[in-house]
Amino acid sequence: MLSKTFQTTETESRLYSLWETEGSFAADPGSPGAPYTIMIPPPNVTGTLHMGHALTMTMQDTLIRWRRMQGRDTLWQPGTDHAGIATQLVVERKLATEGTTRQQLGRSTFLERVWEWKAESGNGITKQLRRLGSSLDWSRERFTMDEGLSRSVREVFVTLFREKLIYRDRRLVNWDPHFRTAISDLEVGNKEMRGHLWHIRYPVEGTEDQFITVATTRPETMLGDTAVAVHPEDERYTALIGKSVILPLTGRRIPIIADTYSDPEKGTGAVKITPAHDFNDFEVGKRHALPMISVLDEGAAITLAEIGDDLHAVTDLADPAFTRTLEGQSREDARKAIVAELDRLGFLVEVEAHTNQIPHAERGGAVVEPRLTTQWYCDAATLAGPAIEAVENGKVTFVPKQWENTFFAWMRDIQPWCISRQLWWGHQIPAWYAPDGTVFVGYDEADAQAQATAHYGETTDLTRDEDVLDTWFSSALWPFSTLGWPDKTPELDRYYPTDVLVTGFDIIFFWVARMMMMGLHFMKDVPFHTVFIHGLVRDERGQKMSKSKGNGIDPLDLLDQYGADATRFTICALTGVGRDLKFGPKRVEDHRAFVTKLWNAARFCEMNEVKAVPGFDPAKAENPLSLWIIHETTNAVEDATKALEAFRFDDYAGACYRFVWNRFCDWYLELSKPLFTGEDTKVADELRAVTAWVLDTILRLLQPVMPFVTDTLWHEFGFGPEGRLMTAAWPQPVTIPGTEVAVAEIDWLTRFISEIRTVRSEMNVPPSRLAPVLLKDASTTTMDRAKRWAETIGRMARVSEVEALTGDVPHGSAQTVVDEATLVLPLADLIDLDAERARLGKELDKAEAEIAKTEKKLGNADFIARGKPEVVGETRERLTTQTGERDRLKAALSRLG
RNA sequence: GGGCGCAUAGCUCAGCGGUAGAGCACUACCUUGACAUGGUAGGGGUCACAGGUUCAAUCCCUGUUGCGCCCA
Repeated sequence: MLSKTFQTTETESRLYSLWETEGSFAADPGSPGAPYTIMIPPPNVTGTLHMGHALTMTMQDTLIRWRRMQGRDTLWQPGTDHAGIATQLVVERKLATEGTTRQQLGRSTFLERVWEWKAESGNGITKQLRRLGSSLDWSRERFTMDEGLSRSVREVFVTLFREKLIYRDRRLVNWDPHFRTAISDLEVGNKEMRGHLWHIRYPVEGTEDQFITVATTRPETMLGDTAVAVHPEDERYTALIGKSVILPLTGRRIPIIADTYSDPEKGTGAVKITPAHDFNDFEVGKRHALPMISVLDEGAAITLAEIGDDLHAVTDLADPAFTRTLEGQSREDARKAIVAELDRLGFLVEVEAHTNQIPHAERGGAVVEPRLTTQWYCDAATLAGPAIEAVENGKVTFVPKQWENTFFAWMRDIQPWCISRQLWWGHQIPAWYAPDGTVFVGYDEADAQAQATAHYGETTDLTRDEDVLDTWFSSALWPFSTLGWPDKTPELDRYYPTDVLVTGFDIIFFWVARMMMMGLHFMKDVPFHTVFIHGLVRDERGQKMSKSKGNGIDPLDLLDQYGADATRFTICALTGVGRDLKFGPKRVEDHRAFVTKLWNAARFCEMNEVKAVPGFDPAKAENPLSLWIIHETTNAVEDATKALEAFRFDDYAGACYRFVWNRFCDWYLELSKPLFTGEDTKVADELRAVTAWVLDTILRLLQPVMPFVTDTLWHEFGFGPEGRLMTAAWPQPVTIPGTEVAVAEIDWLTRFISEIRTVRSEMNVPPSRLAPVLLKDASTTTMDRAKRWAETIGRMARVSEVEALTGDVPHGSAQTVVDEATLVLPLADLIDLDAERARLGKELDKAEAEIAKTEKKLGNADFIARGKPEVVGETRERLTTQTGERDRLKAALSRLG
């Protein structure tokens, strides 16, 4: 016996471990099925499950479970990434509580501590993914820092270096002064902030009273100025081009140059150029071969290391003593001090309020400092070419398609990818330096040493590069490194290229693009054929969920409270195409009702002795109700399959919902009730078998999205062993000749019942009051149907008997129209004649309005002449139906007198 | 500044060149032997605005307004 309600928590943990221990999630390279592969976007090893994960994993699991039922050899590859900064930060914080630092421990001890941390506290998210029901092949779980994947990373690095697609370069990089490392352009976000535009006079060399006034948002960087730029066509400054100014505070002489970068409309039209601290200035500096002077250190404090020897005392302009006090001051303090000094000396002309875009590190939030350093770069532009081509020629398709534009826009203007990070946790760059600075890149130290020995003709002391690679560098290899590359494994052969990549748009550049670049370069093939981009999860008001706003929803709470099935179903149901989801507990609560409905419907079936009938063939069914529900089931199977094929998770959920609730429960089970208990045991037996078959199909259809409740019921009804629904076959459409007649009959029956219900409800006939229904002008078909379904009609429409009307319509009857027949409900004592007149009048008005619309259309000669013939035909038919109904309503109304 | 997306019932959203839909909310009635996390019935929309194409536009095109996102 099924319990009164479905017990989520207990069932979920039991079933999940059953699935996992039985190996039901595992891919089977030896199986005959065609492979179907999805690579999980590896979550951070430090991460915890958030709604974004719940969304993307639900979709991926739904796809995987569906394809598995279709007989595909599914591989859903699990794993985590090592999350360089995030993980290092977690462990460093822990060290801080112990009163130590990574520097005190040293590199190797620190790394041991990170691995310890990972063993103890990492991978929390993989447990949480299990709670969601994710059918990942855990036997193949990988980690970006494990030995195999690290080997892939080394292989790729060495190869690309030898191909000159990885190189060292000294250029400006986005620098996080808090973590003291280079970061990616993609990890920098601009925030609009209120600041100032300081107008500063720079005295022109060799004049007493000539100045050029520059406007700057960053006065503290003026210590590193190496030019003043004006627009070549700006007449105010033409005469000054080629002259020099004496830089206040340092007394250095710098040129006034002409460059179109300077915008005459902005500020004073003259800008200071600090190539080592601004990306635009860097370009100007390169164009004019200007020196590039760094005046900020790795913590973004002032350093005079590069200008200390070049400070000149100039009366009332530059006092080296003052300037030396700036050493070691933070950007912010130095700015204040410099502005005050300039003001004191009379070089500060104006301070203007100004809002500007300040770059912030997305992780940690520090203000990012452009900084001139030597880093390792990957030639992304070269690697991007084949990736762009793959999308252009359709080898990779984005769903929805418009994301291809976003992809193209970024890829066609791709910048060199800075891949080195000044961290300890990550893949240490396999590069060794000789004392003279020559770099040797190799698979390991011995390899590098051999190269060095060959180069120098003798052994040389080598020092390994301290830096590690960007975490995304290893993630970019994920689709093939997880399958054993660089070895030629059977898995690599079978599962690469994978089928679909599922992710949010925010990760197209970070990950999708880079997987395509690396996949095409090393595997000579795309890593996946389809990229399905879904929306982001927002709160109920449409706001982005964030820790600071406190509007986040913990998916684990939802799983606890409503169960995994309801949570997953809600996610699918709310997913529009290319649209963000507004999500909240209320939404899950609403959709949980569907799980409950399914459970209760199953209980009803159980009470009526519905159980699995081995070998049952739906094509042998004869009863119209059987044929109708088989037909409806087939529609649902087709709709659900089509929806999943198109990544329309909302349509899939909707198709299942409508079929189960509005067809199966609302009509089929209700219509079946009298037959289950009726005298005709042959009919009852057939219906029980059909019901079992439909229920089986429902459970199969819903398994991908609601794996727990469906498996539970499937087993309970004897369809198969516990835990095995997930490997049962996906349902196929069933077509039975002659079904149309049955469908027409049941369709008529439902309209007939609904019509009577409406009249009764509108005439306020109490449900307790049974009434006869008399049929006027009914065809023999209708009379036959009415007789055949008399008991059901009686029960569902509160009808005592259904008979042909003989003689006149009794006085005080309610009337309504179904097709050719007029239904008469003699309820003389209950019917308020005025009310009935009003009701019929309203119906008549509606009918007239419809007719008017149809007639207008048919009255248009152009429509008749140029409209599609089938549409014109349909419209004519509609008019016939409408006028027929109108006439019968009119007649009914006139009979009321 | 460049690009993209959205605007349909009170709310959340489907839809589509040919009769405007769902869920929730709302109203009335119903404890009928699966389910009150339910059942039955009902009300509710100038499909943002203005043009255009078409026999026909909520749908296609152009523009406007409002909102959101991405890039610089």
